[in-house]
Amino acid sequence: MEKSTKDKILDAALDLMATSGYSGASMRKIASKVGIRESAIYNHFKNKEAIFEEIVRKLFVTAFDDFFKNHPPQIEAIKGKKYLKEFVAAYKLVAFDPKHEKLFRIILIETMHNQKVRKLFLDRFFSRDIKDLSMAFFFMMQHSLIRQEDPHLLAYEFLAPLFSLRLELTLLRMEHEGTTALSTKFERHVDFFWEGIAISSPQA
Amino acid sequence: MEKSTKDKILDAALDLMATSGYSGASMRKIASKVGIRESAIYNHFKNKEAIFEEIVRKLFVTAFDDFFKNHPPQIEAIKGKKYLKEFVAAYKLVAFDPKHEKLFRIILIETMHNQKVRKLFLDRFFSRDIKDLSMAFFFMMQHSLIRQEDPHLLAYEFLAPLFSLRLELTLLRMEHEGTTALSTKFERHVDFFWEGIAISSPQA
DNA sequence: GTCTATACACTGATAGAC
DNA sequence: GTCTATCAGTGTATAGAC
Repeated sequence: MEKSTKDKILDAALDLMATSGYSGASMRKIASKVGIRESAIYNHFKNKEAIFEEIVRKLFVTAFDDFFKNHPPQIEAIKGKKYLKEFVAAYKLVAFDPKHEKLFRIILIETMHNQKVRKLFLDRFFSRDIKDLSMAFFFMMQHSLIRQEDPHLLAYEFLAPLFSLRLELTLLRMEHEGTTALSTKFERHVDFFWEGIAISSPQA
Repeated sequence: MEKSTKDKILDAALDLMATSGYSGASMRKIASKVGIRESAIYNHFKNKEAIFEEIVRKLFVTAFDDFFKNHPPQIEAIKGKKYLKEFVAAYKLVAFDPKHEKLFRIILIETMHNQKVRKLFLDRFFSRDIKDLSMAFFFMMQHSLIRQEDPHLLAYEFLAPLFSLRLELTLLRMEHEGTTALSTKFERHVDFFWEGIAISSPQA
């Protein structure tokens, strides 16, 4: 079962892009890696950007959609802090996974100069994840696990430091610097966050 | 008093870069905007990257260094929440200022493919600002305004959502979408954050 | 020192033959 | 689908005029 030329192009492009950046991954290098001429690529993709849009679309996977599918807030949010811990564990798994790390780098680059990717980025990090998480906080409030607050705000406040950590992680990796010190920060964030919103003394 | 050619090059480059992105600002366009030949640019800058490094270095100003100079934590942190409000007001001023917005866009782009800018970025957003702010939190703790917590962690948790808002703001602007809804989120962040750490009932 | 002229290797992209 | 040939545009370099 031979891979299609189109898939070979995508693989080659992802590889080159991850190591040499967007502009470092020239059409000629991609073509030579696949074993065809540059112009042949244009039979499969409109242009260079189209290649990376497809990479992003294919790999910008539903890492957290999966989490919410397997941990539906309506049922599991009752776990309170434990639920957040599980979310962060899933988040860390993605953040530290080499393949997703590559992708995250590409997304960040492309976000700044490709409108379609930018829209994906905005929708993903500033809408969908927040919407899913805010539902969990809503249920926690209903069960008096946390104090009354706008669920949307809570989700934003919970996710922003995680995103920040992931960004820092990516940049440090690009510098080939250590990231072990970062690892514990994820859990410390949950502890701090929960401390600020939890209802410690039971009340009606 | 005529501007030097070097400054003209920097101005032209910043302008082109802000509207057409890094690769859209070609050496030929920059040169023609200044009124010289491409090759003349190389009398003033080693290469294209050197131009943008200089732009970033010059404009990546000490917007928040200024704040801490005018609002020394050792003296003013006693104001507690009011101090944070003032910081966020300064932060918003920078975030919504057109010139700094341009710069922020360039920095984000360059961070992903220029090591020097990346180092600047890491130092600025993940070290210096946090270090300065953590001192303020340290003093608030000493005055029993907030609960005991790692000042560094507090600074991180306080800054991350602000950075996140600024990023979202920048991306929305690139989409020519409205940002008025974002504006109030800055203040809501301070309210939420303070609620989570403040010592409400006075205690020794 | 500052500019012009010219050249080079490389880029993304297209047209047309097989 | 893939090729060859070719295009304009890019960053960069150097030699030489003023």
